[in-house]
Amino acid sequence: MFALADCNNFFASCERVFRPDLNGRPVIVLSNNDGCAVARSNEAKALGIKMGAPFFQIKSIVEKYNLAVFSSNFALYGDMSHRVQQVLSRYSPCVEQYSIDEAFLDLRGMNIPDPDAYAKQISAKCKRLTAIPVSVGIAPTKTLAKIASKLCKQYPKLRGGCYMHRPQDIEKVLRRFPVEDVWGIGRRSAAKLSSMQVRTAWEFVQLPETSIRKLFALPGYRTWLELQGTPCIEFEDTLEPRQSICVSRSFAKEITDCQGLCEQVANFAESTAHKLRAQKSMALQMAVFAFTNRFKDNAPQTYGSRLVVFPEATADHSAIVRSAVAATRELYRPGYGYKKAGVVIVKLIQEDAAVGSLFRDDLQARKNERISSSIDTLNRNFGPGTILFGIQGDGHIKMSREHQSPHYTTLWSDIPKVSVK
DNA sequence: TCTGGGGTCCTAGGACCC
DNA sequence: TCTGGGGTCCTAGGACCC
Repeated sequence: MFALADCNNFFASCERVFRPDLNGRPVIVLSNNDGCAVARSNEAKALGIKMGAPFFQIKSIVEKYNLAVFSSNFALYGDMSHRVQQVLSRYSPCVEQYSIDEAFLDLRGMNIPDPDAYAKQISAKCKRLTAIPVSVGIAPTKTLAKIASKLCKQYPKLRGGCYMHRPQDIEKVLRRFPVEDVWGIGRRSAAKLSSMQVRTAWEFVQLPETSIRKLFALPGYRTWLELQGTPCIEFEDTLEPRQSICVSRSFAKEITDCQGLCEQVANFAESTAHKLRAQKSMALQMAVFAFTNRFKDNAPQTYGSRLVVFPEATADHSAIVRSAVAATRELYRPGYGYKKAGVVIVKLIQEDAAVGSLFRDDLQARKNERISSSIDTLNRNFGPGTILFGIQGDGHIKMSREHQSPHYTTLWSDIPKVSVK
């Protein structure tokens, strides 16, 4: 058996923990740059606000129904996620953090006399210790556990926990479960299924194996098996280092000057370097990109990107920032309003597997490493952005965040920022 | 006026090897 | 008319997830 613990309306719930006055009032949380609604309380969902709805399109509803609106506050959500994680780890030795608001628990080999009570207990404990409402589904496969947890949200009577295992119960649920809501069935597959008159998870399961293999390949075949109770999606509780790291943002106002664009890209590059070092990896390649506002039909459009191949694997802040800025200068074209840019580092290797170049300057490399680790230490101990490269400007990404809540749980003391050339 | 960000896996096809 | 047979590796693009 596997459990899936899924935090309800996670970002909205996090905001409410520190604003209990908002209970009962519709709440939405916006994506970066205050672009789209990415989390909605039940009340907001009931008003018809869709996932990903552009904020400017729903402003009339927001005003009419007195919605509470928040800019995204990932410092808060990450910390709350960690707290939920701590609680979950009491209930299984093997926890797979699947996303910021979901985790699988491996219950195989555990002696749990009453799994339904167990699910409800996990949910109640999370609520009590973190104030976040969590839906816990327990079932023979991960895909079925996902469905079981969705049932908790649909039926409050389940009190946050649902154990689904008898074939006749599973059939009953699948017969009513829309196939497009199944984990692993995305937009494209759903459209294909719809044209075949397949509407429910049960109808999907009834398709013959050969057509599943042909139409949906391996991932679809796995989903098909999982829905029938055969586990075939691995449980992954070991945290593998990322294979790529991307930092990109849209800007509040389009950027037209090269220096302004370089400042923003330098900030993205510094951030990728930080994440790279945190997982003890080094990068062999980096791509930098920037483009104009694709929604503006009447403005000239451009998309520029450059690939940087490092002479040897690096995790050096200054090398990454410097190369990113050089790449930006190359791709920049005057006369355009850049709306979004980003940095992606790829071909990552673990630092202990790095092979030095025959021609490397070891003394300089050691100096750079000391600088980089000092930057890490300062920013870790005194807060992000404590020390910056000159090219990063004031260290802020030019985003709209008009509705941001305080970093309630991760406040940094107000230490003056230092800039170095 | 205003439209997010960050990942993974799989597959087909090309390049290359002997 | 007839033009080998097997591999591996890499890449781009598609599909999916939250």
